[in-house]
Amino acid sequence: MNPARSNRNPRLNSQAFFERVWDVVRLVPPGRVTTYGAIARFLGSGRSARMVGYAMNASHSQPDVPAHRVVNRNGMLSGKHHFPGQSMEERLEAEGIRVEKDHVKDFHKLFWDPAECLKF
DNA sequence: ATAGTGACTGAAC
DNA sequence: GGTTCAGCCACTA
Repeated sequence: MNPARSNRNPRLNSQAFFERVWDVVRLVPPGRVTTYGAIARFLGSGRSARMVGYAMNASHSQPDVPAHRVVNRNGMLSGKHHFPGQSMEERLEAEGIRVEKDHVKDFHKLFWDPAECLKF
């Protein structure tokens, strides 16, 4: 571990934050979507939505992280340019999610908040 | 160390 | 309804 990196943030080092983000994204059910901000809030860093996006960028090397189910708060596929091979909308459509003009159709209905998994 | 960048967001206009 | 602005914070140059 890089000591210069590990204690930069006294609340949570970035490596642990990334792994938590990946764990949350793994919980998103197929056919549903969530947002960067929702994940950030769930992890207690409500203002770190950008870091969630950054974690997605780093999720390439991680197994079983459905990064295509994470969109911005408007349901827009803001990360579509970061998917090599099968595109983001192809992956979404494959789960039955309709995509129109880079936006998830019925985004409000399909939105999944990570906090939902605490209800049970 | 400083400046610029970005898969973001909420408030302000 | 929009569009713009200012915080946000890890990363890179």
